Amino acid sequence: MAVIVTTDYGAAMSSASVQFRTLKAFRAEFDFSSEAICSRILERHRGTIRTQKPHVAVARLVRIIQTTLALSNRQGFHSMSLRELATASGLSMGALYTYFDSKDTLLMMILDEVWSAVSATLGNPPETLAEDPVRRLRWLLETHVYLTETMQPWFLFAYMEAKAFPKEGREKARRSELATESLIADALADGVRCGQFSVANIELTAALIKPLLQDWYVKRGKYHRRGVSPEGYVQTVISFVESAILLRTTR
Amino acid sequence: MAVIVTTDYGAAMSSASVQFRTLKAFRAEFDFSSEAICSRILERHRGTIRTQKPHVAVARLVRIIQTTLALSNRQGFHSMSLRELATASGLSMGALYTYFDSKDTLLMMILDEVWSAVSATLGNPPETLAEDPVRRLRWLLETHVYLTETMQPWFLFAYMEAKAFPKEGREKARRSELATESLIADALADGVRCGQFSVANIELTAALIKPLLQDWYVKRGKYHRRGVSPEGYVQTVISFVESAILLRTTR
DNA sequence: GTCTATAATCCGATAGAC
DNA sequence: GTCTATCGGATTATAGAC
Repeated sequence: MAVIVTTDYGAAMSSASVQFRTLKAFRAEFDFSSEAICSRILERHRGTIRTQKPHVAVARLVRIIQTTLALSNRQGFHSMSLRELATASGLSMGALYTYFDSKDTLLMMILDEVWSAVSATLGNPPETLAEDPVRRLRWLLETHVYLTETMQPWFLFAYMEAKAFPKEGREKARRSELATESLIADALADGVRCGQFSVANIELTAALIKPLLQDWYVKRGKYHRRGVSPEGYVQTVISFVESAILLRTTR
Repeated sequence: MAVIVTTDYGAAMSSASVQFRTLKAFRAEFDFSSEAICSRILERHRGTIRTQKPHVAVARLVRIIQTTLALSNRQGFHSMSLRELATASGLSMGALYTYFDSKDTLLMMILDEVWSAVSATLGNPPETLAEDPVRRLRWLLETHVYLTETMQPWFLFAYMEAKAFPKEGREKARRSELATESLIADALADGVRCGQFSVANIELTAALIKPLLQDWYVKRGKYHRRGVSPEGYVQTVISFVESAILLRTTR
């Protein structure tokens, strides 16, 4: 007798599916608004930023960096001139230089916040998930999507400019990327140990899951145009991945 | 009684797996050597290339374009100066301008060949696969991997510089990308019609398969470092995808 | 056909007025 | 603190010698 086993991962997108955390819940837990990030930048670079009043400095930083991300993500950071940045952000060339001492410093200001955000979120999974690889993997995937949704221009910037980093930055980028893959690989390995996953090559599988997460912020327009919500994407990816690795039993 | 169904897609990487086409077979069918591509470039740009002897022109083009790809993929096309290109390729600034009339023309020379290669290969699936969606999907995935393996620097270049295209180029890039996704979506739709696939959202699934294919040439070092061969990657991706969408029966 | 030398422009960064 | 004006250097592209 033949037992039909459908792999209808799309079903996870229906209302009958498992309930995941929402983007709203993520944002209630973490504040990654431009203002919050830019005040962290101000703290980190108090030495080089010459403006004294914090609220003025933060407001200017928000304008400068939002404009930088917008222009760079359209044409590349290197081909964005500081003249363009000045006029588009409504400041003068001279004013820009009270917030950074070189174009490379502006680059690193942005990148440092991206890596810091990754380790602040993905690096701290709830302890309650330590013994539950399936839910920990789900938590990793959803947290990654929600984080990159909230800071989309920042992550796209880091992804596209990665190759042009001034050497020390390139090394940091590689380590950050490998750290994320390791977190995924650890969850996979734990799942195999618990008898919940069936994965032949753990490293390679983790390496394949990564581009699924990156596509959300790299090709964001593609999904936005098709009306895919962050929550919908999370469920699609989780179902796609689980259908490939979950050890299933039929009744 | 419980019937265990493992989704051991990694098994496809063992010697007992289905036999796919090899990279060698692909290269026997299509000639995408630098020389072959550059003679097509010469034909296409006879108007602007001032060198008369074809074999001299092709040899120079190969040097110019290979150097352009190497430098651009490390630091970005825009930040590669024509002086750098001249010294690295062993030509003078003036000599470069006998092969293109502006830096943007050099950009478009490369991009046109990438898109032309995509439609010449993926656009012509064997007729024998018209009625076999499963094998047609496999053919699409493996052909994509083998093509991008053969022209890796070209595809990486097109991927990274896509955002900076001089407007008309950006539109072509979008159309080429959508065309590839449509080919995948068509195979998925046919498979659903034949009762071989179970896919809830065909467009979204095709959109998710794309980054799996792109990762092969975008993050090539990652896989090379881990000793993954093109054939191994093909089998991994095919198994990963099929385990997610195949309607399976157990004995 | 290829080279050297140079034109015209634009870049990042700074000095000094206010 | 911000602006205007400007510096030295690098860029794309071209002209003219060979």
